[in-house]
Amino acid sequence: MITRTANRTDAAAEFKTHERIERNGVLTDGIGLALAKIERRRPLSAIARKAFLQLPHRRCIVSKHTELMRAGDRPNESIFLERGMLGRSKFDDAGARQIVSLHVPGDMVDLQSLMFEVADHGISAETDSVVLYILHREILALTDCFPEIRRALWFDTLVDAALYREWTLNVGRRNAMTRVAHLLMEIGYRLEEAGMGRRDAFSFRMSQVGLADATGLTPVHVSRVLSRLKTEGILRWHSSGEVEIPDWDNAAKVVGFEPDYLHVEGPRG
Amino acid sequence: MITRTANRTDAAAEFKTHERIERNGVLTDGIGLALAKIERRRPLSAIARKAFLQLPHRRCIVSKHTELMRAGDRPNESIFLERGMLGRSKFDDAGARQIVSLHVPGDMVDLQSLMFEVADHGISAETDSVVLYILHREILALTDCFPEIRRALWFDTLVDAALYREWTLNVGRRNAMTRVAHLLMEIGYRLEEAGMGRRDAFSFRMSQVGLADATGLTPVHVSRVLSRLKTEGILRWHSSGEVEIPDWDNAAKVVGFEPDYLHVEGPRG
DNA sequence: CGAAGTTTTGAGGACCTTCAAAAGTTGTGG
DNA sequence: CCACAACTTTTGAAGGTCCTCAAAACTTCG
Repeated sequence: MITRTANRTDAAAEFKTHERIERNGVLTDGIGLALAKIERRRPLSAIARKAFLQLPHRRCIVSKHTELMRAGDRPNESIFLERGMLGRSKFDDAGARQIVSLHVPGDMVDLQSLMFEVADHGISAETDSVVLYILHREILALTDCFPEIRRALWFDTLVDAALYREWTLNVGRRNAMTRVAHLLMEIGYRLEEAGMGRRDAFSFRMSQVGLADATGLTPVHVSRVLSRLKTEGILRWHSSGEVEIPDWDNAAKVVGFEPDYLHVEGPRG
Repeated sequence: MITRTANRTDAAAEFKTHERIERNGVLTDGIGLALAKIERRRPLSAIARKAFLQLPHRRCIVSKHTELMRAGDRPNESIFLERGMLGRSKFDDAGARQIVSLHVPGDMVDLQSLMFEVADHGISAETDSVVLYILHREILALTDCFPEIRRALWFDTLVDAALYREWTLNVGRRNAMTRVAHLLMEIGYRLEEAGMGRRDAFSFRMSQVGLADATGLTPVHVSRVLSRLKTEGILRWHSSGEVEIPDWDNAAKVVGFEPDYLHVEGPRG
């Protein structure tokens, strides 16, 4: 269980501030991934898409365990995740950490505090990551100009809320085995949605300590649970960081994983 | 632990469809309470306020345990709570219920699924309650016309999300004693904010079974925990439903209750 | 190479659950 | 208004899941 540390955000290295990353004609930088996520739900108009892609931003490489935001901060920027994995976490009195959500590339991580003066939680890199910083005022300006973008971002924060609900169920009612497996299946599913691998074979480089913080367990117990999940053939997490779920449908049934709460179908109306 | 039942929503009695309730010149119906909540954060312009108060709605009296919405439903209305207490809940595979949030009068309970085609969770009355139903399209029309209302509602859903985060921490990292006490302190705090009592002396008529579902515990253990909280002088829950917290500051320290996550200060910018 | 972090394993124990039953409370129909 | 059913709360006993403490093996990094 990790306790609060004194790491400083400015340990983050900054580079290639405004460069776009393209592959086969598809933008695979953080903005492009976020746009793709939005447009999987509902395509934007050409003009809104263009405005979104022109969001000014700075890119940072951050190493694992870097704290990008801490409870009590007054951020004026949101974070878009381009590579790696971020965790959103809160601490109890005794300093025990609970990760309340994990984020995959393409996630617009801190729309949550777009309107909050003071952050009520922290955000830290669970693996080495690449993040984009975008000023709140730039995002709010976009939402003022483009109703479709406004709806898309509001929708996105509502999906985040749906994930929080599922996580509360996860830590509140599921036992350690299904809890850990459910979380890994969610991540696999979301990574596949984001085009970062297959849901039944993906890269997960977070430590078991992090996984323990995400599931409300201790690292010791997570280790035991993972070995049981392997012997029972539900999933394997190789030391390389690759997760394999040999029989997805069976695992989903055993674990009770139903992805409806991820709302991949997009907004209505 | 309650399992899914076949209760029907239409058991709800409907009455006094469009009547306003006023006391000492203050609107104390569901719309008025919701408006007050919004304006505690930031006042609206006179015209926006008037439009908000004219939201068409129908009022229903619902008895405790009535299911107002179930996972899988396709609601076209949101619920505003006028009296009583509602719970938002999800079920795991085995039918165990986890309440992921509780709602007090003045809460706009189902903005969460304003944009979702299919509900991923249920809403049920934890006590006898009075609720207002408002068509999604009426709310969305308001947000289209009034940027300030749009911001207020988006902000409100972000605060809901902040509550979810705290609840995940609560069930994930706190022990049974602090978990139960923390939840009751949150409710007291929110009831006082809503003008429905004092945070250290308020009415809480939910059953211990419901409290167990909200804390991820069993009713048996909740009963034991409540008796320990009483003997330790942290709080009393009388059989009448009245909760007393004799020394709020001490309780807050013991439990680790810090209300910053409730974001009573309102949106910035 | 040493330091720090991560994973694994073992032993013991605490917290919370399960099962069971009784007492108390609320609600309903005759 | 009473009788009875359903629900709620309390209490006890036993047990299991998960935690704590501890140490060793392993990995990563400066």
